[in-house]
Amino acid sequence: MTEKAPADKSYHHDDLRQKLIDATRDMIRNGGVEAVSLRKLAERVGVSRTAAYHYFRDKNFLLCTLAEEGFLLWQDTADKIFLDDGISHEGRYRAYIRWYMTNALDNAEYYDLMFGRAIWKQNTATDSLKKIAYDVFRKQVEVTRQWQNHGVLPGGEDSLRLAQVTWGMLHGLARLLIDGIYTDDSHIDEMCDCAASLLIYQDSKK
Amino acid sequence: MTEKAPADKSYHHDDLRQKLIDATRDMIRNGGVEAVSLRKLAERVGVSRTAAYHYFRDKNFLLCTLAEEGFLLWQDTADKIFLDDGISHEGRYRAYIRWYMTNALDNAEYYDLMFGRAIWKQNTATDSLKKIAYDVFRKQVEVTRQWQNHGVLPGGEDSLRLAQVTWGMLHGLARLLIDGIYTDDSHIDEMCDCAASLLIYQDSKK
DNA sequence: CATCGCAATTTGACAGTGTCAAGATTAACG
DNA sequence: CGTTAATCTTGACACTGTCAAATTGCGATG
Repeated sequence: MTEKAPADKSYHHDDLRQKLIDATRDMIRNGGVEAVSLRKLAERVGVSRTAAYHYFRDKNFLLCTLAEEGFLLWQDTADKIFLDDGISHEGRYRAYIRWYMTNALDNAEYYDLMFGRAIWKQNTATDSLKKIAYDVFRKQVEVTRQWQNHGVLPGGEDSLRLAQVTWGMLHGLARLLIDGIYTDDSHIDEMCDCAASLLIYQDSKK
Repeated sequence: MTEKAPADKSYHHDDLRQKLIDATRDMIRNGGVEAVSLRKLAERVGVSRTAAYHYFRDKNFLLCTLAEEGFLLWQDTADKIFLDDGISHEGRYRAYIRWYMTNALDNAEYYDLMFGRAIWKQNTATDSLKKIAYDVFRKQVEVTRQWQNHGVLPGGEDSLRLAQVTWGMLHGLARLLIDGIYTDDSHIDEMCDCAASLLIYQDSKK
């Protein structure tokens, strides 16, 4: 099963699938989803134009694979914040907001891939991608309910609705910055604080 | 200057520029920005592939022209809500939220054009488009300040920041629905209500 | 060991796309 | 009528994704 690494120009490559994924990730990171071209990808890996079609039915399928990867990482990182016992629940929520924004902006092109219309609009998302994306959102609803129980978010609202709307705010801010509509990204902290003030329930009592 | 409508196949057309704009608008409405192809557009108007280049330097330039048109309409409609003396300030804000969402969803592809990365990301927006878009946002900041003064929005926050964040929430919700990430669009009213509850300052006293 | 099968990869082709350069047509003006 | 400038077309180039068919080479089987 496990073969030794063959010479560079051999007909059969070592782990072409992984090489393709790695190269694609790189193309996304600098250049964005729109800069991903199967032909350039092939040339870069040193393989013919259509070689990737043996591992990925589509260009869309390839992108979904990478988005899935992104969601896995997302899940892990978010969980660490959700479960951090060192700080208060309100502190966790504020940390979550800051993490969301900085993470989205630091990995702007990846965020665009994961939450962009390229994948979701025409309902072309892979089943496995749909699954993990839905898992992430379900977790979000669950945590939202906990924050409601701890008085960080208003308890009167339906948790699902509240999760949708609070995520909406973070997503909206992220998108406005990522897409270049808000051009001033030097006041992100203030924006996070302002968002937190609006969302966090306790603030109204101060 | 004003000529009689020539026969269909004449070399010189009546008002090709306007015909191109109209046809493009139609292509955007059903099919979205990504369905706009200069060649299909030309075929549809009954003109050769590159005829449009005499009126629009780029495909990008053509899209910016249409986005500008959208912002003009946006400006008018928004103003009518802002200035409606018939209802309270809080009522106006709630109406604004509902208008924003239904308008965005009813004209999803147009919204995507106006606020999508296609135009804004690589900083390719026309100067005139930049101007009107900025005007719309400036007005938004101004109205936000008024709502703060009337106690609809929290007065402590910086108006610019608050306008950015509140718009962010509406934009985020709109995008999540338009891009097909939120697939259930049968509870938009509830989402609007939930958003209003979070944003409107008065609610915290109830 | 030879051979066959099958997976991995390539080559060729097709229909698209935006856009540049150069040529053809026509309207407007002196 | 002749010139000029605006308008529109034709040809070409470099891209793109993807299908079909041909090729290559490894592994198992006879």
